[in-house]
Amino acid sequence: MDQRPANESTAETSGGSSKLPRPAVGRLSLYFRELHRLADLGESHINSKALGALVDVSPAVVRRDLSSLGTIGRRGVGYPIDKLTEQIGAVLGSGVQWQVVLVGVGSLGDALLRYRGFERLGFRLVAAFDLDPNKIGKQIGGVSILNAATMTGKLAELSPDLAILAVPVDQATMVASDLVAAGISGILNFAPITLRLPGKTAVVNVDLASELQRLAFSVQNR
Amino acid sequence: MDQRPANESTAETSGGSSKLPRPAVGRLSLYFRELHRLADLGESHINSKALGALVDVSPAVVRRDLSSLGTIGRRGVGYPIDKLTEQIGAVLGSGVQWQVVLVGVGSLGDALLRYRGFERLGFRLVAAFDLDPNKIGKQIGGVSILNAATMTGKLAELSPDLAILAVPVDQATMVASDLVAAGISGILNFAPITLRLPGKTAVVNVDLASELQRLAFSVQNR
DNA sequence: TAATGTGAAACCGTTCACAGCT
DNA sequence: AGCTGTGAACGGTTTCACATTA
Repeated sequence: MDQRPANESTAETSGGSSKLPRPAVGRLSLYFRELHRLADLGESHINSKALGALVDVSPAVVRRDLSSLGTIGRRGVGYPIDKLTEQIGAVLGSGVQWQVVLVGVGSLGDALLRYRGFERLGFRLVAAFDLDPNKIGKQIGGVSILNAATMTGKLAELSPDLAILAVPVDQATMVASDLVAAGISGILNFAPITLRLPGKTAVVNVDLASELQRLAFSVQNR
Repeated sequence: MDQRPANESTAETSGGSSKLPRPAVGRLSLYFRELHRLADLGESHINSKALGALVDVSPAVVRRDLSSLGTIGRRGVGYPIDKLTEQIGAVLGSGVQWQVVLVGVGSLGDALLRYRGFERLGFRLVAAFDLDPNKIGKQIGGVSILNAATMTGKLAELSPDLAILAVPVDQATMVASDLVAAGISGILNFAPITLRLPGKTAVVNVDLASELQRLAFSVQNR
């Protein structure tokens, strides 16, 4: 039985190497984002209080997160932005080029293909798949749309690391199985269904309706 | 300073009425989803073990979540699906009609307007706003796109509860402030930036790049 | 008999507070 | 003087295990 918070699961309980609290991973991602902004502004250092303020997190949490990275800030000064960015990037897996495919070029898939913001983090969309003949052969955001019927073969050629799943619910499980069979390591799932997959595939779920529901809940219980 | 997990914050620490562990809210949303599916399949009851399996959560967690709802399952039998669905719906705020506006009709905004799956949960998209003259006046997914320049006035007419923010990063803070000024209670924010807002507005962030980064992390530390 | 509901223990993650660097 | 790094206290969730009830 799996005890991880819903919306963030790995099919195999990790023998992982990290001493990192899981919520910290999400925060690192946010620090990373802000650090880039700060670098663009020409800043060279930042302290836990200021960084925390940018991300709406307490300074203590920032320090804990960064120190558990083995990162070295300088007492009395703060953290050097360049080093810190590099460290966090390494932990999060930027620096590696991740090969990513997208399956399902509906309106959401379309939006994801156009979304600039993956590349900067080391994600390279190498192909998209759909069944619609009107879409096959076209390009969106520089990515070619291939015939989903030929997906297995193409995946064997490309051997991508990750997949973004943006197909209708009723096809999601099926397509996900194909992806796993083709050796995908991780799936970003936008279909509102819990994928139950064999083996070791990591899954992160993004359920747009659920997010809106969480928002409504927090408003209702304000 | 704000201590909530990133990506899920309320601008004012709630004097909320709920005895519900926060992580439970997300799970309730998932149970809700599965319960609808089960109802469609004609099932009448389900037990904690089976429901947990559908959502990848332990039976003990399911029971805790449901009992903290005050819900009554029957020992030896399980939970009646209809009653349970109703209860969870009430807690999550389905049953109320939430009036929602969307700001920013780029490709993501477009996809969100076409997304069927909000209505069923009680969310009604009542208007969209954009600055692009080519879009203004058109309809997408049955929702009219209005001139963003007139937003404040329109919001005063419509007085929506929630807003979906799908504008470019550099406009996000600005637009969010306008929304808050217009009395919006909650914002679902797709812009990759931490909104720092005055007052009591609830914010839920969805950062697509971050999600992909979390996926990469869990793959890398498999 | 089967499955809920729930004390009590175990387990994280966060917060506090301060010693230790620079 | 200022800010990091971290032991120790704290608080909230999850897990365990079982008494309870249909």
